[in-house]
Amino acid sequence: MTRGRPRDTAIEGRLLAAAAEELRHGGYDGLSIDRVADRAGVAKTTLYRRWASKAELVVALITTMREEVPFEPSDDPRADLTRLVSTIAAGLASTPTSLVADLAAAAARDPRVGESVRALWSERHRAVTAVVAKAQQAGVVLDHVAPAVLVDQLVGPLYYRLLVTGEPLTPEYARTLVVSVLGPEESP
Amino acid sequence: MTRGRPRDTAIEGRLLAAAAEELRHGGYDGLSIDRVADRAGVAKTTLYRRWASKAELVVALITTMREEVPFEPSDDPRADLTRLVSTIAAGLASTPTSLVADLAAAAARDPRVGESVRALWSERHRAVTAVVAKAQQAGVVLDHVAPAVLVDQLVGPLYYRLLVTGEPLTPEYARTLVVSVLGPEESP
DNA sequence: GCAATTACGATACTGCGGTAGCGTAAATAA
DNA sequence: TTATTTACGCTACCGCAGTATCGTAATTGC
Repeated sequence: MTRGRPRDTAIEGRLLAAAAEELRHGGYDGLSIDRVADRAGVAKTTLYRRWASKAELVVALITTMREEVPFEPSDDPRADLTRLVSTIAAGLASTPTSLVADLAAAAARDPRVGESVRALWSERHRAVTAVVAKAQQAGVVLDHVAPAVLVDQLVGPLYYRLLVTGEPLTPEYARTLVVSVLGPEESP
Repeated sequence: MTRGRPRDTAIEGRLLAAAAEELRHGGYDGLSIDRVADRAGVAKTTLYRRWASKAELVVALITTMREEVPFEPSDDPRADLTRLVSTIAAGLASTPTSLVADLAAAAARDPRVGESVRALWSERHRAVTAVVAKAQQAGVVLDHVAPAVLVDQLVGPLYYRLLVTGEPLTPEYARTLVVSVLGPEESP
């Protein structure tokens, strides 16, 4: 079928494993393409035949590394939102700040990378959107504002703290964000 | 007083001017330290005697470039907030995205740079905080949430859109953020 | 005048991301 | 078998940020 010499299918895995090791030890900056190729026992050009840039390699790596945590909505939108936002906050807090920042920078530089990075981050965004829309339908949230804006006000502050102000992302903070959007809990 | 050969005071200005030119044309990435030094007619080592890294040079440059737009509060917190958030949105929208992202990345990598970048961005943050606190005192905003959180929900989504989702920063969006936090305007 | 001190220019260097060119290996199509 | 096509390793190279070294210029203290 395909004409030429086939790709060695084992190489990609070895490269990703080597890149993961490098990323663990030195972060995005400390990850050296030469060392990744060396560690995988492969020429640098072979790596670049699979990913066009260091950023694409790292995005691919993170995409394969991250385990899908499926979110099962309950019938309590407030609890769902709190859980979701807290999870996102915990995920961001456990990631090195510079990695998130470097991914954002790489995304801003290269539109192709931007697509991949956005795909990486959009999943959680969409989950929050779904719950917010549900909460509005249930009347838990005032619906004078579009759901997309509320989502930005729930998730945006997390990235803002991480990338801009440098303040910590605590679970309390995540809860406070939800309370601010939904209003204080009504006493039953 | 000072013992050795004095610094040539004209050099710093020439370097900053050269860096500004470079930054205009090629952005953060396109700014080459070698070219900046060349353009200023100065050795590269002389540049590094003034700023420890490219990031510090760029932060210093932006700090000197930005004109202070003084904010004079009125007695209408809603109008003040709308004006402030819209101004921040316009400022971010008119800045190349990659520059903001690269500054955030540089800030995440180097704590010294982080301080400078945060100082650069914190001014507007504090202005918003002041107006939000005032609005809470005036009873325009519910005070079940700390002002700092509301500020994050007003400003954070701007950076979030710029750096993460890539969605546009329109004046309408800024207004919607304020409406979402303050609630719909009461008919008089 | 003279020593000490600091700034400057110049050169060379390192490791980096990324590219180009070439010889060779492995597959298919004829 | 042979031509074609693609993958791979290798080497060399580019421009980049940043560092080290050294000779020299300019200033202060003595």
